[in-house]
Amino acid sequence: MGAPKQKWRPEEEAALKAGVLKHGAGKWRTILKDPEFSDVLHARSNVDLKDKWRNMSVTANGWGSRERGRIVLKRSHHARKLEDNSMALTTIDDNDGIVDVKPLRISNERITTTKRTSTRLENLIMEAITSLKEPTGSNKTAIALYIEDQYWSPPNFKRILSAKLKALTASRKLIKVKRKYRIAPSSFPEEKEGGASAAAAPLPESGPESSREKVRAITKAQVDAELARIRNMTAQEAAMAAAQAVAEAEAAIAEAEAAAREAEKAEAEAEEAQAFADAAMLALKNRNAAKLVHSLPPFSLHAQTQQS
DNA sequence: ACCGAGACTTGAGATCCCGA
DNA sequence: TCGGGATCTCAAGTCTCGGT
Repeated sequence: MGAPKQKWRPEEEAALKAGVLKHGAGKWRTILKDPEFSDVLHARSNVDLKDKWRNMSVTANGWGSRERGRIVLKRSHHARKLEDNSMALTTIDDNDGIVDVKPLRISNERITTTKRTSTRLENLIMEAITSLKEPTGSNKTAIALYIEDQYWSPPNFKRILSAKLKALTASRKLIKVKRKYRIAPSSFPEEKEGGASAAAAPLPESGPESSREKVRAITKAQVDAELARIRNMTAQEAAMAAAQAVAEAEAAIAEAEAAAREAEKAEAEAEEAQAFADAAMLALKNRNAAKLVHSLPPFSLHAQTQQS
């Protein structure tokens, strides 16, 4: 492109909003000529205004900017991963009828071929752990064997699996206790095309009131109201709303961090409990062995020590 | 084997441009 | 003025490589 990109400044956006409010969308040249806005928008053409308004409208409709996507993800560990771009945002009208299905793109759910492979492996790991049904979790070898047995594995599969298990543990989708991996309660399987992990960990919530549904199902009335509200904002109101959104996001991040600390604490306690149980088992075994030794006739004990 | 740094890749969003 | 395509920018993920 010939001209360098000129990013829109907040005051330009505010002027555009105010101009649309005053003259209506589509009256781009009129807005540009209006002395009230021409100072701020002197560097913009009518087409620029049109493009920006289009972009802002898309953002306001919910499948928008990177920042929004990022905040959404930070706000909820339950943010759904998308397996492909076809995931739909279903808007529901007041009669509960589906009126529109649009592609929803969440920016931080970056869908790449490599990531798709990675996501599939994640699903397979979840499936393996679920299918193995080991009460204390499954170790890496068992998981690898299951996947190799049920599916297919590349030559460097062990290495890939190790890395993935580590990543999943770090992201708290899995809990690692004594080299065994369990699915974290807060983790749930991704929506996927093949359904290989359909039998993976149970969903933390189910039914129409789940948070997942709340995220995805937005009524048309809500969308319209939100859009109208945004369009009618003055520059000051827009600035205040932005500040509030930032504050909300920060609060949500703090909440998530607190939850992560809780999880770490719980994990440590689980490990401690496991260690205690192991020690108790060992003590019990030793006691039983001692009892057995004492119950043996002296010559048998002698024979045993001779043998050993 | 593990870790960290830097290069590379990828796709979504933002902006520019053109033809109807 | 509008719709849609082209291009650029950015952020996040992956890969590679050298050091420990």
